[in-house]
Amino acid sequence: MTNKELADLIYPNINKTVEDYEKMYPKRNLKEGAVVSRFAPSPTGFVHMGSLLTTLIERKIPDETDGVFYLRIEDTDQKRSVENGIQGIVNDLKNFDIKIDEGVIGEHEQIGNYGPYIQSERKEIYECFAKSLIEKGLAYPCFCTPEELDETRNLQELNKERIGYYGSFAKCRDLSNEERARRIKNKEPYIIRLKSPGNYENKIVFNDLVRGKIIFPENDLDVVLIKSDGLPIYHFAHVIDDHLMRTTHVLRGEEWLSSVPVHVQLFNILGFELPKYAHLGLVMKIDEETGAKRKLSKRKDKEAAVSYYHEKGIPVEAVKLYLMTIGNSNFEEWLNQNPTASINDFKFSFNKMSASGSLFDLEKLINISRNYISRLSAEEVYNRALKYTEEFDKEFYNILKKYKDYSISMFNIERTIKKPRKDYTSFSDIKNYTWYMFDEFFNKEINYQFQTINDIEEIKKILTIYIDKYYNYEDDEQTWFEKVKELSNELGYAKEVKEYKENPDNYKGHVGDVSMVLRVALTSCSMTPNLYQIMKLFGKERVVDRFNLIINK
RNA sequence: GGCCAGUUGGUGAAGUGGCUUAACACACCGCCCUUUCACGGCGGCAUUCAUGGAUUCGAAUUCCAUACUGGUCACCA
Repeated sequence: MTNKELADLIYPNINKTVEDYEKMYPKRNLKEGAVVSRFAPSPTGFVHMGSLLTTLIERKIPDETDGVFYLRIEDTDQKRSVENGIQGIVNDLKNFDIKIDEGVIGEHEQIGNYGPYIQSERKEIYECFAKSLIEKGLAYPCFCTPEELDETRNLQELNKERIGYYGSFAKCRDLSNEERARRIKNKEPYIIRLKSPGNYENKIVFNDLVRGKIIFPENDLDVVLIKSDGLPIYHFAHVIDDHLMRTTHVLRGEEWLSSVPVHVQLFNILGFELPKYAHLGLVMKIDEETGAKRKLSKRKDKEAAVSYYHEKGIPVEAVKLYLMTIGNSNFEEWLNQNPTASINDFKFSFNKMSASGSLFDLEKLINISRNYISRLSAEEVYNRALKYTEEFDKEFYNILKKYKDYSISMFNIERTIKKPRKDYTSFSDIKNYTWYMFDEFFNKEINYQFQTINDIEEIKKILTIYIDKYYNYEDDEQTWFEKVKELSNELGYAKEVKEYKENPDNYKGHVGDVSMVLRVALTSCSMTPNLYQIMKLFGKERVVDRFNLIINK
């Protein structure tokens, strides 16, 4: 029985040839040096921080070279799929402003000429290539059961031999085609394996974009190509898809580095040109329980999913900025020199990429976020806070919406100066800093603590005299503060803190203590932005009203 | 265990044989500014680049060995 006959027996309905597919998916007509890259996740519903970093770069190089970035879904393992898992990924990319040129753009939507871009829809293509390998004697059906495979593995471990399906351990490798046909007709379950032409004693040289030259032993494992469910294993799908979709650059995590020999071999025997590879260091974290460094995990770490940042209201730009500081070591310095520039203006380079996995630093991300928000205009803060709260805090959303101009003025406090305030680390943080500015949230029950001056009669006296004698809404800031000083003086408090510190026995306290009474009476908080500006923002009536709440208590 | 990669302060890191008594940023700690907070300013925070050896007039930078960390060895990706 010939290999051709065997191939026909296994895949009787495959009529297309390898050449047909080559013609269907021709080399892309792009300018010299254009990069074609892709993001190829399983449809698990969410994007991991490490993947986002990879994706950022996968999007960036085509941007820099007039290339193409596409999204492919790798759903050859049913266990990894979740309902609407594709949409979740598409949404995450959309939230992070990562434009998809081609491929999957929705749960049931695809665009582009190199599709389908969902692997489960490409079954025939993989079968065609598998068939062609069988015909050439480079692949064969394997009837070993999982139990048998376990057995040989245990044996190999026991004898300290290299683990895997190779050489004499590859029991089905040298079956006759007649035997194979008989067992197939006998309905025995089987998978398709590569008949590896490699020799473990040989070395292959591989050039990685971030790691440089790496030398591996040649692959001699008869790896699985097609599983018993008829779908391909990652290695086979990767090689066929990235060739047919004409991918030029494959970026992926370091965990793939050890499968490179398999991939190189597959590209070779199929006669495909090897794409350029970049294996990125993993994003790590210190495990709280064990204290050991480990991969940031989707299951254990909430901060691993990029949707976490969307929900937290951390600006996507900040997340990207942070990721780029990990991605390219010279990025941060560049950003410091060009604080208002966009990531698009930065030129990415692989050799500025660190090969070692870096510990994820949420503190740093938050700092970047804080700085980013501080540079936004009051209108931008307002609009983005509105957008955020619309999705995650309806109550606050309605308030912001109701008091639009007021809110913008509020966001403008100490914002238009050269070194603006940096209160908010995220859009979810805003309410924590501003709630007392809204009567709807302000607590009229006065159960909060005053600071140094806490005798209620003294407080009432300060507020009463202030309203009656000193408070004038029209005052400019300097006059306003002069009056607070005069008020302090009248009641026996030092006009200057320094004076008080020099002769503490001469005074009841100092102007700061008096200001604090005004501050707390007005806001119920001891920490607020500039008090004068808050009073300006509130308007005379509300200032007096809030003071009266205490005076009349 | 085999194979592969990585190893510069608490963190991200610069550094490609002399300009390094190791840049910058985050965190931390002081001091200053200041009516609170935040901001800002100034200063501190690795005499040492995992360890040992070799090459060299000279090494964080080159070479070798060891150690440690991570990845991988599935009909998962």
